[in-house]
Amino acid sequence: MDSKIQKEIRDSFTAYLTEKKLRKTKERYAILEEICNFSEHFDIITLHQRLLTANFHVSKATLYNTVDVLTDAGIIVRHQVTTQLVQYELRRLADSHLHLICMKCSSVRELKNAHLKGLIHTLKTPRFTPVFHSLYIYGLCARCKNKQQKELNKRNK
Amino acid sequence: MDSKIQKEIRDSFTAYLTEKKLRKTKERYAILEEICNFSEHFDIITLHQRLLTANFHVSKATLYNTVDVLTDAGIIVRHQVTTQLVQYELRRLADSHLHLICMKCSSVRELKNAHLKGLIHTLKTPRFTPVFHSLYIYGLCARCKNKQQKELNKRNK
DNA sequence: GTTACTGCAAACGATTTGCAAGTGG
DNA sequence: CCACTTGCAAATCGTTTGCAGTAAC
Repeated sequence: MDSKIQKEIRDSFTAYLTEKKLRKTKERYAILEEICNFSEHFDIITLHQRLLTANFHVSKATLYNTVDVLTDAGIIVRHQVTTQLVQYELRRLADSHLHLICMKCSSVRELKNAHLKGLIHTLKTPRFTPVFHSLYIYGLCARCKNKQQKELNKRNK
Repeated sequence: MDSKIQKEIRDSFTAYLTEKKLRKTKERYAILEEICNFSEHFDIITLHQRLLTANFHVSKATLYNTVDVLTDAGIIVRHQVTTQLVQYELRRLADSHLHLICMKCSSVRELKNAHLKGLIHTLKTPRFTPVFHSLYIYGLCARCKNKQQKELNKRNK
């Protein structure tokens, strides 16, 4: 990630911690740093492994805590595609793309779309001040669609 | 729910079961029936209780199984707003509304919008066959926005 | 100093799984 | 009758929680 943007994000985190009178610990900043290295979704377990690999020891409990704080701060966004695992993403990344979720294999693909933001801003939301959005489109990925088609062909032989 | 619509849904379920060579058990139909009684989101535990109240005994395992089948059939839709509990909804209901989620108080409001479906259909999704979508807009509900404004006013006095 | 934060391990609880008994086709 | 379904209970595993030690302010 662009280091200028990363600094922006770090500064907004600092501002949030100050406003909420929360402590600025090295764990919190190290975790945010590592999160910025993901170019797409991540989950707690992967984040934990990456931090260990980077030789930074943090407990899972702290990760869960920090990720909650970052979510409250509006810096990351929570995605729950499967029952098993919560995924997160930098809100900055999430803003301009939508998520294509395969109903068969649960794979998630991100799709950038320049019009999306504009489209959604045309929606009227009375008595509600929108900040950001997430659009999930469920369906079949090319691979599963293919598989399904082959099965149908087989059956009709 | 309109009994005509309910019949439509039941018939589409039957068609699905036939096509997939799955069995048409009384449990499956009783569960679908009960699901139709919800006017909004529901979860497995509430569904279980309602069925027991209606004097229909089913195990949780069967509920989980059936709900998966119904999801595959495209009759219900899975929502995962909180970490704790998966929620479901009839797709028929979900199709034309979006979810306004307050970042302060976590309240969820459903908002019907006639344009939404059309807007989202204009999006191109290469190598992906869309089936349905969910749009979540995060922001501040009127109440929390108000509270925030009052605090700001107080601070600037 | 005070008290929020961290780390560890144990607890939790929704969902999943294994298997014997039941029943649709 | 075959094998898909159900019910029950046990297992699973991501997440949460309690508490003692540590460090931010």
